[in-house]
Amino acid sequence: MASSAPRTARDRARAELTAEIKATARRHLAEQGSSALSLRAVARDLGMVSSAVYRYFPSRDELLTALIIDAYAAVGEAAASGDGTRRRTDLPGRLLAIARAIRGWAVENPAEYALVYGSPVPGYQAPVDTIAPAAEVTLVFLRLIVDAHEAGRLVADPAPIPHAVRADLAVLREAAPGVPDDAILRALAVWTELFGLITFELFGHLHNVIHDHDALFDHQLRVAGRTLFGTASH
Amino acid sequence: MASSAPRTARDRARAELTAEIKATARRHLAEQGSSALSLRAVARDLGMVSSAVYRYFPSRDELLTALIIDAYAAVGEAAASGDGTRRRTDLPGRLLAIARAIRGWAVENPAEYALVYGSPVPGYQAPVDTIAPAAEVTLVFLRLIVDAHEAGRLVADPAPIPHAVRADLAVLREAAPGVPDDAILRALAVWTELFGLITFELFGHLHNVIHDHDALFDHQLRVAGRTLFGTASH
DNA sequence: TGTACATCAGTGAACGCGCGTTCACTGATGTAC
DNA sequence: TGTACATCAGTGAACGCGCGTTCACTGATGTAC
Repeated sequence: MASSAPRTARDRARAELTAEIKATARRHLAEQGSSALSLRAVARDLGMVSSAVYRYFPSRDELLTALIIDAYAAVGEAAASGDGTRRRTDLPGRLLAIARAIRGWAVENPAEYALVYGSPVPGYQAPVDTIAPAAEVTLVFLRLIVDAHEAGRLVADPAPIPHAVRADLAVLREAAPGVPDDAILRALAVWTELFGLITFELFGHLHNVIHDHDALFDHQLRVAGRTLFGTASH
Repeated sequence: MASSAPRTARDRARAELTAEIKATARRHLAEQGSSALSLRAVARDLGMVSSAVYRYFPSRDELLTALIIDAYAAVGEAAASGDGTRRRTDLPGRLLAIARAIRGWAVENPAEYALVYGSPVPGYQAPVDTIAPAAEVTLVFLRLIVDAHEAGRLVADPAPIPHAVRADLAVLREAAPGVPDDAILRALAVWTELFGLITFELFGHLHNVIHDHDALFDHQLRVAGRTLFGTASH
């Protein structure tokens, strides 16, 4: 993993099989859920003996960890490249593009979305390696907020913020330098709504209530964009 | 379940053991997660032989269904009794009380929250019996919205709503008669944020970011209340 | 370019384990007369 | 109140299954000289 390019035939074969194992595991995830993910079943699907998988992943949990890291990386990349499709100054457009990219990834990879944003896998303790990839997607969003602040486009809310809440914003303040607390909180509300909406959709809580999820999602995020950036001027 | 009161000793014993099995299963849920829930383990914990459990629940899935129904009923009751602690006209207070009750239940019963609001159990198809209990908590919230509308306290938003979104609001319009579409959508946004926040908290996505979840939750819901009902006058 | 040795991928058998569900049974509890 | 029969709870053995992980092994690939 640390080396840049595979050199020998053995290295190439190793990289390929590692990828194939993960791809098969991802497929099983979609069909059975994370706790049913079985090394033996993956091996069987690949036509190899179960013990051979241990040459690639030292345990079932390490395979799960690899899938989690991949999922976080994928959603982070999706968000970043969505962001990149809009002009830097088009703040509502960027918000919508980021949100759509996240949801698009989630809808196409529901099992991986559930793996990282659904119920925690029981008995599985996420190792430190997952922390940085998990933060990526949030950083994309916070960059947008910082840009908006620097462009003077963040709506101000004069309502008082309780001391206990202010005291707890240190981490977010550091990740979004200069952005005032009220805007950080409004951004967090939008972020929460975004994932809440995707979760409701994918986990079936809007079943038989909402049918055109695309339309609803877009609308709700446009409205959310207005609470952040004010009414668009175009 | 259909009969009102247990009459014979046998009936009483049956009701008690049914409750004990569910209680033990709930405990296992908390420790292992839903897909690891095992009839044998539950039976072992109760000092009975595994096949005896089949006198009470015809299969593992039926036991899961019973737990799901209980969980929905519990969160619905919590919300309703939270609502009941405030004067009917105190709309922001009722919103806060309902939200706190839901979150309180979730924090105290994280495994059951995950069971119903987390990743769907793979391979488990929720039977129709779960639909009505699942709706309860939402109905409590919608009653609040209807009351607010009838009291003329809902903030109006003149922004246009796309046709595709309007067309999809039939179910919600029926559950909240008279409430205009823009308010329904704002209510849905608040509802989404509420569950998104609880999910973020319980599933660890605010780990090392937010510490005083009580304070943040209260504040965010007060702000959300203002978007629904306008600024409180007291 | 050729040889000797080290590294590595994959095999196949085995370990000990737990699971859901079925079935014929025993004995206790409830019901009808 | 007493008896005969039906209902039900719980037992214990068995079915067939899949799991994660270990280990000694074979044979292919890579490396150093």
